[in-house]
Amino acid sequence: MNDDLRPMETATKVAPIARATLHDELVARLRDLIVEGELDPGARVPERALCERFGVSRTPLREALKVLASEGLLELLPNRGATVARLTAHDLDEMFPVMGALEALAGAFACARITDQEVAEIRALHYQMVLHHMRGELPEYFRLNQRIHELIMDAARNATLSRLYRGLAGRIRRARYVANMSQARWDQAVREHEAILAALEQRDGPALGHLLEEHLRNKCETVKESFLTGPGGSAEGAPEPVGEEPRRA
Amino acid sequence: MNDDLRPMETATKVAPIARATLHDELVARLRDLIVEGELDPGARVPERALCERFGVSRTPLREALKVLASEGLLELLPNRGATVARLTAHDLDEMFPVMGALEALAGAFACARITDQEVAEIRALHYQMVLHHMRGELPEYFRLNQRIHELIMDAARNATLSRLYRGLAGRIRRARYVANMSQARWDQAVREHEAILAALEQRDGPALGHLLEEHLRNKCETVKESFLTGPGGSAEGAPEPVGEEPRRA
DNA sequence: TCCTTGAGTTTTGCATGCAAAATGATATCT
DNA sequence: AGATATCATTTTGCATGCAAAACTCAAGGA
Repeated sequence: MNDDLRPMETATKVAPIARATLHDELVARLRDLIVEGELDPGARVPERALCERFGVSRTPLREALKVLASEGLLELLPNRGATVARLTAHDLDEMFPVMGALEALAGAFACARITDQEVAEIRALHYQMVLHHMRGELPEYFRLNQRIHELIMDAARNATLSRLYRGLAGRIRRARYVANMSQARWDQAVREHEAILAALEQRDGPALGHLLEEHLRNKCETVKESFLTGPGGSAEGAPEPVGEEPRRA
Repeated sequence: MNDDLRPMETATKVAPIARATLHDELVARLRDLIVEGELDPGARVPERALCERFGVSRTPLREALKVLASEGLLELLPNRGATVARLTAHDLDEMFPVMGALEALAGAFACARITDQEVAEIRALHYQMVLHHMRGELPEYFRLNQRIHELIMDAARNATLSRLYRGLAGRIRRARYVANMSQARWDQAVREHEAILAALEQRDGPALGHLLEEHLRNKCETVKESFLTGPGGSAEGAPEPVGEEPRRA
């Protein structure tokens, strides 16, 4: 598990935007660690261990931690280091409407700007996704689902919009990984996606906007359900956080 | 104007959220420098000079620069330091619709959650603002205008929404400072604010949402107009980005 | 028993040092 | 003269060092 950060002279100019600096690379890697769930919510993020893991000194790592904290992925307590930010049900209640508004806007823009080819690609992914739904393959379904939403976002041709959306999506992606939705909700989600695809094919911006907003509202409920029953253990009655707290008294 | 960063033992616990760390304080100060227009867009941000100015070493300052870059206020070029991000007309075209969507959402939420007292406060500020409009006092008008929008945002009771909105608003505030709008546009803006206040008083969320969106769309035009003729010094005749680029070669 | 207390260890925040890259200036060639 | 090449200076990126704060844990007192 020796990561290859050392040879930075191998900044292969081949990749157009090869990350040139250590802290940029660290931001990306740490973000993945957090988003992909390798670091548990609420867990301490010890500088020393991560420095050894990545083979860098504390300076660039700390710079990366500051950035991730400003993105809301980490919490930084003065003199007490960083912890992985925990999402509460309240956080989700706040974030989903915002994501809904952003995605609705993206849908409206996308209808005005998307190419036939892009619609075709989304259609293809959609039917692939439907297939996974029929087979009950949840992880594959999730992956295509996410990709479709990303493509709609991209079709809006608005980098600012994309950045904000991705920021929020990243924060809840971990929660969505554990989302074991019921069959009924899953069926409903697929039906909503049918309607979304139809609106997109007809370039009906307003309709697509509303569909995406509604779709996300339902997804919020889904995530919240599997959120209170799933990860942190059953709902303790308190609007408590996701992960388990390793705080000893 | 010697800044008082040294005595950090004076972390007066009196202030509820007294900034405890140097880099947090630096982020706030630098953000002000940029947003308030003390640092010109496109200008280099030399670490050394700022270190001396604030009386700190490079480590916390660089951490602050990374954070501000991730907020979009600075651009960080590898091995070439930081420059104040410049806004192009294209950037404004991207940002304003997003702000419109966010503010529309805030309006809808605010109508559901705002208290009579808060509405009264906004009403008071509104009439004060109208007074400044009649007197042609643009800076005072701007200040109250901004405050009203902030209060509506606050009334939405959604911290996530507020954070994203403030991030965008901060990036264009500098542009708004130089916005010398025409009398016609100014009059129109005040009329829109009348309608906004009315919708708020009637708790008509959908209407308020649309009004805020339309209001922001017009503001975008205003800013863009005074943007292409004004700030970078129209002297150079380049209708391109804001400032002029000191790139040779 | 439970709470306080205090020394030892670990961790954090910041300053400083050093090598590589970039910048600027001067000399050389066509 | 204009353009290019070479060297000195400045600036950036990262590593290291050190003092202060926090954590650990065991001993003592109510």
